[in-house]
Amino acid sequence: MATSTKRESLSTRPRRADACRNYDKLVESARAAFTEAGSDASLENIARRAGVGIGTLYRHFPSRQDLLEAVYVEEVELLCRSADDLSELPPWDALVSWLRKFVGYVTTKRALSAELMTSMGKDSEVFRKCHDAIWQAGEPLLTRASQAEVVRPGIEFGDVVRLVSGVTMIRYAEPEDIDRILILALDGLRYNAPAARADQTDG
Amino acid sequence: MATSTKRESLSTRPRRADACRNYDKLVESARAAFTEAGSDASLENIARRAGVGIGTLYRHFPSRQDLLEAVYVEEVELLCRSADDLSELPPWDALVSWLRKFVGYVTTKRALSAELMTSMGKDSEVFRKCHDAIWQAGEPLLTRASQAEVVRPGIEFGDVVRLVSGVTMIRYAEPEDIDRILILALDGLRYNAPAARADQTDG
DNA sequence: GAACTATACGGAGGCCCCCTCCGTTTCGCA
DNA sequence: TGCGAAACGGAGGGGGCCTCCGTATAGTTC
Repeated sequence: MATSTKRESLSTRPRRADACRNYDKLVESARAAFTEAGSDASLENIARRAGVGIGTLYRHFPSRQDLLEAVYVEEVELLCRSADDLSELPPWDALVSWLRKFVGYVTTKRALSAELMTSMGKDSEVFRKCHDAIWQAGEPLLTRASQAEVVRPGIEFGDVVRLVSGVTMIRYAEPEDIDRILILALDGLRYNAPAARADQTDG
Repeated sequence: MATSTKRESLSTRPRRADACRNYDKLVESARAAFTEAGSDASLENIARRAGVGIGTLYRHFPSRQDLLEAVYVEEVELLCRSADDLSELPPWDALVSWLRKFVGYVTTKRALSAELMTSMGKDSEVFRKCHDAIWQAGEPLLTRASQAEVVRPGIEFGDVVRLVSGVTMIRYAEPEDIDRILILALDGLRYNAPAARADQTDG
């Protein structure tokens, strides 16, 4: 897909030209493999697809974790950047719209993120980085909705993120089901909200 | 824990006495192993703990799936039976109370259920059986709440189950966080409900 | 209670995957 | 062009999954 050119944030980037090339080939193969086969994809297979030895894979990504993370982090960055385009929407719509994107991003990579979450500690640097990025992108949207009083007072952004994360993990549901359930859950935010007597855009 | 005596529902029960004993020992060991080590627990280890050979394990449970299912089904049955004790509570409280139990049951076995869900198809017999049992137990609770008008019209029980299932999958949250998030999500059910102007038991 | 057969047991072994280690190759600088 | 550091690659140890088949035993029949 994207010819991942820049890679600043984390994951010690190799210095030498051949190492850089292999690094990129590995991330690319891993993205493809995880998308196709879920997180079952074997590392040896990924290395083969990338045309490098298994030893090379392990030098760049000392554990399976590291490779999963490298693939995942890019997705999170994209998602977070997408929050910038929403300032023109009304507060509630902007919030819901971004959370919908959130669900969309994560559900397509569910297998990947599930494995990542399983083995990644909440103290890991990557987790913290993604966490922070998501807060920076999403928390202002909630604050705005809160100040517009379309959301009940006292709602924590952390709870919203976790609730929506939960929605992304739902199994055996079509996209339209997921969306309906998401809206149902988010209606909890505006139950008893000051401005909730007037109808908002009720999906 | 329980000395699982009866085992009617599914999972071809062995006929000979020694086979029955081994079957029970295996389920027992598996329950312990999955609880301790998550779904990482190796089958060979489980067989060792049960004091039987790996071949015996595989005869009773031809795949890892089957063993996971055997352990899991009992939990679901317990959960479903617990819905019977709630008829004295007000409709909303009864519904919430059971869904809380739901979350409690599943979160303690999250690793187990996550793996189960990952590999179990939604067409599998076990899935259908659990699904049906949960509907039979929970759907009347929603109907009752719906008729009492403490829940907005048009809410499907399937959506509620899936939403709550999503909540059980939330990571890195303390039990009290999970409970708060569950209530937040469930408030979505009574957003715009006819009787919602009057305060219900708000968490 | 002895003989017999269907049933169940157990673990060796093949396969694949994870990860490490180290001899070989390549880069890039002077 | 020569050289040292950096990177490569794959053999191999370890372990888990699952199968296969020779051995042991439960339960039935006389």
